Amino acid sequence: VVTLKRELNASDIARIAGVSRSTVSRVVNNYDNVTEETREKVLKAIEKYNYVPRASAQMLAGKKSKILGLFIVDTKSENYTVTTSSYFSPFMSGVIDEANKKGYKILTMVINNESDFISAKELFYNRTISGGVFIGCNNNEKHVMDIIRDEYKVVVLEQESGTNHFNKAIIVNSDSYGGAYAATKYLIELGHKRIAHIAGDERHWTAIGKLKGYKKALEDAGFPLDEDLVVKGNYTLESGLRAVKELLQNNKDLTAIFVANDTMALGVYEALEEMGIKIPDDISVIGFDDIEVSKYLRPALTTVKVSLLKMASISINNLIQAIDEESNYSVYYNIPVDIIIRESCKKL
Amino acid sequence: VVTLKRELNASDIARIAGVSRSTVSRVVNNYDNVTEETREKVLKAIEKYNYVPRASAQMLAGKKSKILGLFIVDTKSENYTVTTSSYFSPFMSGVIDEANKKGYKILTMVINNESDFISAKELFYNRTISGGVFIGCNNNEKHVMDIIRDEYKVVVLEQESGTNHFNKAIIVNSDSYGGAYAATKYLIELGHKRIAHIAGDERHWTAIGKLKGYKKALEDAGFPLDEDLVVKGNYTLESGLRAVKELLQNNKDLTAIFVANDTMALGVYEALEEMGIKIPDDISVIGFDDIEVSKYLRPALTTVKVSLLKMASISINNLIQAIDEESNYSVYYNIPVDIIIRESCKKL
DNA sequence: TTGTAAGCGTTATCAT
DNA sequence: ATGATAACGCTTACAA
Repeated sequence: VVTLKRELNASDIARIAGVSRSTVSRVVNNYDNVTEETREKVLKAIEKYNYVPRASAQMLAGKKSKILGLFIVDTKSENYTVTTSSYFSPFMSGVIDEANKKGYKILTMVINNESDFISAKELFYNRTISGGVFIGCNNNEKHVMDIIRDEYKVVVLEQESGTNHFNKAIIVNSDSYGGAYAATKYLIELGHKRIAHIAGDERHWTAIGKLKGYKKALEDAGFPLDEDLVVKGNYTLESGLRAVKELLQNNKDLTAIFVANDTMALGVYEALEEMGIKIPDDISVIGFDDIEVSKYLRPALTTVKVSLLKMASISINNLIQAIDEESNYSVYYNIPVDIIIRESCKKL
Repeated sequence: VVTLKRELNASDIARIAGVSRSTVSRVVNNYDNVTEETREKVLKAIEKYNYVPRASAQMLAGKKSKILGLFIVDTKSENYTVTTSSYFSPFMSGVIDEANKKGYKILTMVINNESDFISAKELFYNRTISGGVFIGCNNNEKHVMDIIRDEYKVVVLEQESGTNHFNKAIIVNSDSYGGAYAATKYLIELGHKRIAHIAGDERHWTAIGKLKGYKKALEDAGFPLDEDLVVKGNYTLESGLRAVKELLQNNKDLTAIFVANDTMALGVYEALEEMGIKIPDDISVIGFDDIEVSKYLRPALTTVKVSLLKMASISINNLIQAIDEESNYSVYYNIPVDIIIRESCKKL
């Protein structure tokens, strides 16, 4: 096993190939004003000495970074967010695949607190990344607005559109309102009358949309709105567990629960099992997201599927386009969702 | 909303603060040969104009990249690997958290084929990253060996140690052999005599260790080795499904299966349910990894837990140390595993 | 088609 | 303690 010292630069290659540095650069960058003959010579030298131009030198000389940031913000837990919430995992996967396809690399950061936000900003300011995607942040998050204000390229997921705070950003939302409306309507059509809702934190735009959709479906069905039937969680399993207990204390008669995400539904399953309440015989449960475990639960969880993979590819493609075109217009997507009917809801 | 143009560089800050570029650099890098007074002046200017040094310029001038690569190799599927295998997700999460804690960022790539390996190498060669972690690759993967030979800093998971191919690398393994031995012994102690094994692809070092551990436990118990009881999968759900069907065709009398990973166990569950065979009443099943869904399965899957989080932190800490010290010695870890007893194995 | 030279924004080595 | 100045390795006018 021979140890190769890899310290050659463009000048070395130039000397070896008997051309100038600029010609090497032209070959490396595939310019067409180079004779086939010259190109061959240079290519051979590059090949032979395994020459790869340094990214930092290329960037300093004017090329854009081929790295994109993926920022997963979760200010609830201090650690291991990606594990904690299997919601993020498919999105990350989609982002990585889509970016790699296009020759970009993904740098991932988990943001738990203020100082993480500062580090994230620095990646834009010091030009490590050419753009970034934020998922999981509060509506109108200040730090993200700062970055957009400074004209960096960013896509934000699940944000209110139409406010001029985000007038230079790419917004990609799932149809929380529509999904919630459909889920609630589905329960109503199954004959349920006392339908509860375990909501998310209202700082999240999705939580607001889901609550609205739930209320509208009730209203359209002519049901009175009972505020006792709505209790707030924060998208964690534990909060779902607590919420359902609180709910059942005040509402002995509820027959169905629309839970704002599957992770909280996991907590609902746990609490109900503990209390000896059967799903769906005693209480029907419908979730949101369709995370991986949902189909393995017994009874399998009926839920509203969010196409994280599609959202990922839309995010990345728009981001790359904005970077390539050096454009800064605003775009807004609202991705439809689907009800996945499994076993956790019963007809009354 | 005012648009800030952020084009200032160190010279600008120097002029504003009334000092030289070098002094700005000294302040930025926290050198101590600067008067408090001067430092203050510079800091104020930096603060006011929101100056952040460009990473590419710093690197070109000699600083090391604060980016580490995480390479998830999966040559089986062409897409969305991270989603496909929930095995990788907690590891990735641990890697990101641990690196972020230490001021490093993680750039993730999924490697599906040869050309992806080339891109991965380039990240080392062009100095985008200061080191990298490989997970999921075959034993003695050529491309990884190339990188190690060229003296870049790398940690490889689940690799054979002691071969001089990897004499300059950090190897982090889980105790596949010990875990397989313990799992098989557990089944034996439960009274099982006809114990099958659904193995992984033998190009993976873990698969080899698990097969050995299984055989040794059988041997120590004085059981004859029946090659019919061993069938190969490739760690995917589908392969587990196929394997168990093949197994049951040739062995009507088997009472327990040791499956080399939980993902294949998912396939086993599916196939057995389809065939009307009850777990654990008819057949006991034990898996490996303890992926997230395992505890939600009904019956909950008894399995061997691999501490991916611990392996992640060991990997990153050793990698960063090697980078900081510019050292290139080899290290080898063998992380213990634990049996998690749930509901899928029955005493005979 | 090719070469020369300026510039990108830092850090590091000298002087002072 | 601070300031000039020379790298670092590339791209890109501009010249030839």
